[in-house]
Amino acid sequence: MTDLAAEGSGLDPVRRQKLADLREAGRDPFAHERFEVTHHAAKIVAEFEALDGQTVSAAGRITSVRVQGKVAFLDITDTTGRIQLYARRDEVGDDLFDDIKHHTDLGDILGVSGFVFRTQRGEISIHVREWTLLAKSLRPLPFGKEYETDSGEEKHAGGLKDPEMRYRQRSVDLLVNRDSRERLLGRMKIVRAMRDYLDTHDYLEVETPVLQAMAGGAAARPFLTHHNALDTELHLRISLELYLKRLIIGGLDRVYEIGRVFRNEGMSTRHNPEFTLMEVYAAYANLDDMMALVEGMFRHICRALHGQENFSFQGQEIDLAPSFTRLPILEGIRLNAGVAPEELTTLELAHAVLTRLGLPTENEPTVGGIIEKLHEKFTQPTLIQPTFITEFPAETSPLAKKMPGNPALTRRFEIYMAGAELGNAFSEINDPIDQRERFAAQSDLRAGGDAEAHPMDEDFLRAMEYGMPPTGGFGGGVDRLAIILTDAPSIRDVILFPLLRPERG
RNA sequence: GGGUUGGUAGCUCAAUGGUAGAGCAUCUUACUUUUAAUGAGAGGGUUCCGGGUUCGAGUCCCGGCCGGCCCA
Repeated sequence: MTDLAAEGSGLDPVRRQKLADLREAGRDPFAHERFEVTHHAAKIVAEFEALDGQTVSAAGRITSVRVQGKVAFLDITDTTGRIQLYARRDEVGDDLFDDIKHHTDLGDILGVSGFVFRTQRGEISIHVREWTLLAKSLRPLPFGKEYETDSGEEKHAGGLKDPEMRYRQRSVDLLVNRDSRERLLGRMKIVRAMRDYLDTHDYLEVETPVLQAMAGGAAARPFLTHHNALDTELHLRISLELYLKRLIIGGLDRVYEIGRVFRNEGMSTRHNPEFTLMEVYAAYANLDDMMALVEGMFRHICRALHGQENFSFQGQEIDLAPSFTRLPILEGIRLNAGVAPEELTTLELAHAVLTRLGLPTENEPTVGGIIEKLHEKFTQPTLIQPTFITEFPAETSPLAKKMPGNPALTRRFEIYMAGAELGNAFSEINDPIDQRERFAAQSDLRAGGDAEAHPMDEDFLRAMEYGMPPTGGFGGGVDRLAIILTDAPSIRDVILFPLLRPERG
């Protein structure tokens, strides 16, 4: 059995020896397949009055051990919380008690049964009768210690702080850092609330292809891959839009998808190369209906997470209860950059504006692109409370209906909160001739070297040519919404396994 | 991609260019209601990797690897 304690495996030799000893004594922890849990930790605490003296069984990780002579106190933590165990040598026998002293470690997974009682110090506990080690932890887990200082201040010693290890080894982070766990669970709650809201409003959840011959519906560079059997290049989707609209054309009047999309771009505290997008489409609805949908859905999600319609992000109070502000993009630029809409009518004038403001003019071949740039630079940081920015330029909105009476602008909005863009909506183009012209304009940009310009999608156009009802659509980033609603410093804190450069070796 | 900052014991962190330390964790031991248990003792290091400067490098220089933050 000495090979089990061998060096060089990266495993703790002391723990390997303990495992070897347990196996030799016929108590191999890894031999167990299941364990009947009758009560979780939180339930035992919550229902103590009824359970006092009753026999329960529970399972979890050992998170603290305090042996005191011939008695031992341990804490196990399960998915609901922590419960204390109490064991006496004269009751459990020498073998088991010596296991507690010599063969168990923090992080081991334990199943116990015993009766519920309260210690002299008042802590609700399980008085151990039976004890089964269900798995041995062969690497030390960095459990910290929480305690109160003399002044009553809550402190934390040790633990896991290294961000690289928290993201790379999320299993450990989840076990050790309560706040990581809570925040990630909060994200799941957000997704569930989103589904609740859409389901109860008669939207049908669908699934559309991730592998696509052509990646459209957004301005972004796709990931490329290759299908061997068809011997063809495929793209990973960058949005959900065009397939969901095909379903609208197909007579599914209210559809949505919550799905992973992939954009081959930089990474930051706001960007992960794969992220979760929610898109929803409603036939016979317009932009204003989408605003109502977003307001209602955001409030519903906030209530599900926080129990109220306001919350704080990085110290700023954000209130979703009042009707969301509406601000045309050009009006925002006038207010925040001091640039009049008339100065943004031709490329020449718009370039002059950039020069006046000390901004570079190269790589800005369209007035629409310049308007969006000015908006991002001057208006966006001011948008703390929820705000709909409306009337985006047609040049940067190849899938949105034009404004009646002003073909340079579109029936489109973006929703902003806490200075971040959280979603994008249009009254969708349903005129296939208009749509073909927009794609053609994008193709010109693409030919000019803009890798993010929208490709000509003949298959989608053909579908639209059969007739598409007037439709409102909204798409929003789930991760970004989670960042803001859970007050996270980085997108990596709301994604279970964020992308990191692979470890070598 | 650029700037900046970091990588030291299992974890959290120290260490003027001069013997690599502490707390928690670990091991031994005492202790029959503890809870940051406590007392006594012990072990634990490729200072991210590779070069260079120096009598001497965790520390300074160059290159690389992997992160954080800011910017594009």
